[in-house]
Amino acid sequence: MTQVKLSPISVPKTSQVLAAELRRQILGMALPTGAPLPTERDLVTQTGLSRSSVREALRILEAENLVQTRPGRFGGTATNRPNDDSLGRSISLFVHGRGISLASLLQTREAIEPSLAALAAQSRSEAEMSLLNEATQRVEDAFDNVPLFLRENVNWHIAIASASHNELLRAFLTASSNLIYKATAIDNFSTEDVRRQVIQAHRRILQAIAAKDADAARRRMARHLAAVTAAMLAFSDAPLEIDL
Amino acid sequence: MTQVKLSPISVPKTSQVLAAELRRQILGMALPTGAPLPTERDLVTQTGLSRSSVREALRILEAENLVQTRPGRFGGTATNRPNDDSLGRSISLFVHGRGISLASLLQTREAIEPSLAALAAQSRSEAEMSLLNEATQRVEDAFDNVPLFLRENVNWHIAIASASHNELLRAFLTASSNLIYKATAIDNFSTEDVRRQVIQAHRRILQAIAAKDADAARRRMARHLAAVTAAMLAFSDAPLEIDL
DNA sequence: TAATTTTAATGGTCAGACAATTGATTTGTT
DNA sequence: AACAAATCAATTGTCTGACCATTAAAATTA
Repeated sequence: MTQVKLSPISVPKTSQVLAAELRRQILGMALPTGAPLPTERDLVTQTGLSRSSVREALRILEAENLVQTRPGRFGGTATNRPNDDSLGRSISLFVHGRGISLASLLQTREAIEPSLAALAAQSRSEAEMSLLNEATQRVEDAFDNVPLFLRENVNWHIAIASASHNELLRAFLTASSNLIYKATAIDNFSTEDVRRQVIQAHRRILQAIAAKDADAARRRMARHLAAVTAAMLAFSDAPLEIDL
Repeated sequence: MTQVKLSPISVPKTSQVLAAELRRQILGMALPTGAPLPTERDLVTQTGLSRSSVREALRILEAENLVQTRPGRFGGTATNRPNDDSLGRSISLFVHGRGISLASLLQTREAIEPSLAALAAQSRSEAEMSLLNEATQRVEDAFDNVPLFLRENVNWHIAIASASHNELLRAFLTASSNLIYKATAIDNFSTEDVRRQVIQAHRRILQAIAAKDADAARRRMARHLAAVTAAMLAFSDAPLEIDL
């Protein structure tokens, strides 16, 4: 007589089951942004579930930024491609939820951005080179406006990341940079001297990228970040602010 | 007579408002894992909202992995710290949703893991050194079992990341490695020759980490990944599988 | 033609009921 | 007393049905 054997059975909620099924279809068919999903009431009839369950499933997908919902006639639920912000929100939750320190964030940036500079040097287009030049100029123009300077500085780093042609790294660095920015925008460690050095470093990095010299770009970015990190850590040691 | 001026008013859903408020409290007070939230019906009375809205808010927080809910008496909703999996799921959604290629994932790993090896060399503890040795041994023991070899190989990389003492980078690399694993576990590019080289490279990297030689660890990891990446790309060019 | 009003479809919210689940508590049995 | 089984109560899970709010098209009016 054979013994009946069972592995532990998990009983997922119907909302989770429906969310998983919709997620599968959305990702599997690689629907274009804005492709409409059935209306809530259609989903109710199609699935035989209650509207509450359908709505809870949609809230899950909405939290994952896979769908967007609009009220009103001709409103409804439409698919949404995950973007830098989707990932950025999740990273922000991770950082704040685990109490990641500013030092760790800076270390993270130092770990990845030199590689991004190298990739940018390898695969930048001419158009991206123009954008980089403009971004560099905007930082320089904001020399006397410290808050603007800091914001444009973040944009500069994001521009580098964009030129790397690696979406995942770009999203990750963008999120990290934004978190660093939020943590340091208050403490104005950015003295005139620091700002001058930043501009100088930016120029030298851009030269390397323009020359498609990946090694130089990596090296100079690493030096730049090390200098900025040192300046920041000397100034601020506070825990990260919460802002979602 | 002064003109009344208004900026565009967004009308967030009540579930989103409640989710935001709960999120703020959860993160702001840095509640320990498992701290209980009020019951659904308590939230209803406290907020004056309907149970549907309360539940939708909880589904949002659940999707963000900030809370966990259990039915039954003495069940309820409890806080949850974001972990590697939270971020991993979000990264997975990003990768699949945007159709990130295996090549990009490999590039991402090449960009960050050498730095992780360097950090590990700097700040590993003795205990972590032991874990690294064990992980290395497990890979070698699995030489003749290719699926196990691949799985243990992922664990080896995660062990390196853990020794770096940078939670954010560890989570990011773990997610990337898992995605690469899932994409390549089918195509068994891993010939005997490749596996031998992998083991050799692991040993040399571990020597550098044991010697706390960050530069050597970085360099050897970079070479190792370059070799593995080349082997993988020569084999597989298929789009990533979907598996959540 | 342009401005206004109407309309209908859709998501948003609410209220109330009952089912399913779970672990403590009680009861029963040896 | 010790263990097993039944009971209980609090909680989440699900369903139903109703009504409100929002929106853009469609119809009406000036």
